[in-house]
Amino acid sequence: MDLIDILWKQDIDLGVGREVFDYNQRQKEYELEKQKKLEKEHQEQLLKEQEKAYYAHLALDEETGEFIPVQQPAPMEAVVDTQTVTDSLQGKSHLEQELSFDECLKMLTDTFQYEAPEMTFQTAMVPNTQINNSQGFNAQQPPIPDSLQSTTLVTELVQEIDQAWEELLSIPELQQCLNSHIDSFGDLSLYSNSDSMTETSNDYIFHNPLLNLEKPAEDVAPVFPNDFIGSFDSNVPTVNTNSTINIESFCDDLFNLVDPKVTNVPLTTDSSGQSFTKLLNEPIDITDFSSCKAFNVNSPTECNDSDSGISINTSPCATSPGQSMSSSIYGDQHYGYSDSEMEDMDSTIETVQQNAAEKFPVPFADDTIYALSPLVPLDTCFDIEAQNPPENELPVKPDQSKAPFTKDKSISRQEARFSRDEQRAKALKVPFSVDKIVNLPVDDFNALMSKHQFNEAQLALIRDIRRRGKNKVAAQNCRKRKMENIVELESDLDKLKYEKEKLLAEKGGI
DNA sequence: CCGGCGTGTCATTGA
DNA sequence: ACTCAATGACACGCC
Repeated sequence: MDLIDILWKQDIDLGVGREVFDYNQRQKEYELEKQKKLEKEHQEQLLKEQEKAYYAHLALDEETGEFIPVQQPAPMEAVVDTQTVTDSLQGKSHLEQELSFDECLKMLTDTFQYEAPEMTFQTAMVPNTQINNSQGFNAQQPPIPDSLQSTTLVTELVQEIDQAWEELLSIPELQQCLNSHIDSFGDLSLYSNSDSMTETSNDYIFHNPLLNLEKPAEDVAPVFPNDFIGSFDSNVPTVNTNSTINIESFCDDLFNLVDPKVTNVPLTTDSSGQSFTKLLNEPIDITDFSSCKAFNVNSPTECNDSDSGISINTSPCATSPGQSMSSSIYGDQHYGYSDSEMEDMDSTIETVQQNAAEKFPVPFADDTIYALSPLVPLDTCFDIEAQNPPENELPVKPDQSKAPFTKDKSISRQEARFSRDEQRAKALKVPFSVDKIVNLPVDDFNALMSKHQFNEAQLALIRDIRRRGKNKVAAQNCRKRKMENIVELESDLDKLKYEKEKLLAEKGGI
């Protein structure tokens, strides 16, 4: 303090008022702050209790997704035998008696407004009623008495959950969202300021809109089916990937979401319940959704191309999520490939594409996957594309009613073929189009080749593309000629038959 | 499930 | 020796 005094007397600006250096004053401020904090916590706890009380009285309407008051709590109380539940509910029932519905609602609204600034998502878009529902998901459920456990109830619950998932996943828009999300996984920098290379599968869970839907966690705003489509796009860039998910609470919340009556339903002891809980407790990767029909795209077996010399490993679409898009699976790592290896890779891609088209008929119609797939670098500019922007690069609107595979098959196949070679060319950054490679006269082609410096893989690829392209045309011409020959021969045959008959007639006439 | 058909590709051959 | 077109044979997917 002496030193402070000396400095102060010398009129040295210490940047703060002198009272800052007063220990007693600081002590007072600290205690004040502490007291405020305690009050705040107390208030929060009180509000949480009130929420619990409120939602203990509500049941989720599975059709509308709304919470409705439970009709007859009395018989359940008769079933509940121990004090474990009643004790925990006593405070609630006390509150329930004191608070009207409107009061509860108002309180919840206040609660939400209080917590709103902490929300990561754009919660302002979410109607209050839904937000109130979300608070119910956060509410901690009281312990579940063993006496309430019922095998049939759990089985039904699991079935209902499965059905709900299937219904959710069957929504085309949602699928598109999810899939674009999956594809966008290649560039996590869009969503996260954290080091995307170190993203774990658990972190990725947070990118999954469905899981966000299921888990309106503490620092993540709730996203609901109603406003999911609209909110997701705008919300994605603000997802906080630094957050982590507690899988345990995720399971509980999932149950709660599906059926708030879970307070009366056993969770674990039944075998099916166990398996479901176990399933949910396991680390969830996005590829796990391949087990769902609608998510069966880019499954590991399909993407895992062991012959291609590419290490796709277990997370096919996340081959190298943090790496730049310019380093595709065909890219720099693939130098020294053999053509047959490329073929294997092609079949893999084709399989994935077809699968995607099947599973995501609307958003992935035809070749759209090429534009969306993280496997394909999009930064390569093609001459042919510059001249004629290909259809497959155009975004397909989700509400397009056009059914997939309505194209002429031959055209579709031809496009697929060129797309494959284009994929290869793109992957190896060949600076001109397949069309040019194939159709240019030898001199022009050689001149073009001499203009650029290619590595061995690029040269081999260009040679192969040219050979295949030319041979393809040659085969087409050959078959055409073959058919023409057949037609000609048949025509000759008819002529000769006619002449034979004519000669026979002349002979007979003579 | 089988067979026909269309298509792409490879290997071979001859110019 | 090399390139290229033609063609037989095969594989694959679709119907």
